[in-house]
Amino acid sequence: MTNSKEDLILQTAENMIRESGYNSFSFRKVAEKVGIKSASVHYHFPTKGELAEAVTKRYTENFIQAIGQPQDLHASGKNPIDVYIAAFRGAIVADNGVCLGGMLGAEVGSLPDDVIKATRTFFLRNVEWLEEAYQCLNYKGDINAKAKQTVSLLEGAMIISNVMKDISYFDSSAELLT
Amino acid sequence: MTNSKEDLILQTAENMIRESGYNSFSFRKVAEKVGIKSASVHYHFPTKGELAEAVTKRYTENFIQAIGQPQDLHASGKNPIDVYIAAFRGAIVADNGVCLGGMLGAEVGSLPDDVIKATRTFFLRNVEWLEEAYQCLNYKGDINAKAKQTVSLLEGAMIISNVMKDISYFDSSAELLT
DNA sequence: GTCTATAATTTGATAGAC
DNA sequence: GTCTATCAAATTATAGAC
Repeated sequence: MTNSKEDLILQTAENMIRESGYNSFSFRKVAEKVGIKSASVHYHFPTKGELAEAVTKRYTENFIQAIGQPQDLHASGKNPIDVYIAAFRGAIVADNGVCLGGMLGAEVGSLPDDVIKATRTFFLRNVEWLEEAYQCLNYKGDINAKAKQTVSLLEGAMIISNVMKDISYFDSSAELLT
Repeated sequence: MTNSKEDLILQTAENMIRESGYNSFSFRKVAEKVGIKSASVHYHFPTKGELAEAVTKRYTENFIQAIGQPQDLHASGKNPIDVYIAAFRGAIVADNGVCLGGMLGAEVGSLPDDVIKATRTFFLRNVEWLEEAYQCLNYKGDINAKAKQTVSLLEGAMIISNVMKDISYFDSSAELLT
C-alpha cells in the first residue's frame, strides 16, 4: 500500500505540471495545495528533479495500467486503439491540462537528466503498448511506424485542443486512426 | 525595414522559448546572449508578456511567409503538404527546440492572455493555410478535419522526436500524410 | 514528519544618470 | 538606447527545533 501523503504530493505535482509545466510549479505551491509547508515536501522529495521524476514514473505506471493489456481488451471484444484514444480524451476533459509526457517532452531543454529519462520511458512504453495493439488487430504494414504515428497524433491533438479550448481538434484528429 | 536590435532580441527570445519554454527564459538570459543588460531589453519590451507576444506574432508571420502560398506552390508543381512537412522538419534539425506554437500550446496554463491569443492565431493561420492546400490538391473529404489532423500530427511528432532525440518519430509520423 | 527560520540565487520590473 | 543600481517577490534547498 502506498504512502497516502506522498501520493497526495505526487498527484498534486502531476496536476500542476500538466497544467503549466515543470518550470512553473514550485515546492511552495504544491505544499500549499497539500496543506503542509514546502520544507515538508522536501522531506519526501529532496529535489525538484526527484519529485518530477517520481511524478513521471507514477504517471507512466498509472496510465499503462489504466488502459489495460491490448490482448485482454481485444479478447473481450474491444478495439484497443479506441480504448487508448478514449484514455487520452478523458484526460483532456477531466483535468485542466495536457498529457504529462507531452508537456515534459516540449520542455526537455530545461529538464534534469533523470526527468528526461523517465519521459523517454513513458513514450517507449506507449509505443510498445501500441505495437502490441496493432498486432492484435492484425495490422498490415509497418507496426512500429503506426505506433509512432498514433502517439504523435494524439499528443499533438491534445496540446492544440487544450490551447484552442476546442475539443474538435482532438476528435477530428482521432478520426484519422479509425 | 525592421529595427535590427529589436529583431535580435526577438530571435534570441524565440530560440530560448522554443528550447525551454516561456517559464524558463528570462530577461537576463536574453540580454546576456544579445550582449546588453536586462534593463535595455525592458526598454524595447516592457513586460515579459509583451515580449513573448511579439515573438509569437513574428514567428507566425515568418513561418507562414516562409512556406509561401499553397496556390503558388501547387501552380509551380510542388505539393504544398510536402513543403509544409519539410518546414517543420527543418526546424527540428536546424534549431534545438520544438515549434513555438507547440511549446506555448502546452504551457497555456501559465501564459498571459495576450500570449495565449497570439498562440491561437498561430494555429488558426496554420489550419487556414492547410485548408487551402488540401483544396488545391482536390482533397475529397472533410478539409477542416484534414487540416487539423495534419497540424496535430506534426506538432506531436516534433515534440516526441525532440525528447527522444530520434527523428524517426517525425519521419514515420509524416508518412501518414502521404 | 512537520515546523520555523534562513541562506543563496533568480526573477520581473523601475528609477535615474549618461 | 544603454547603463548602474536597486527593489520586492519567488525560487530551491538546508539546518535544527519539536
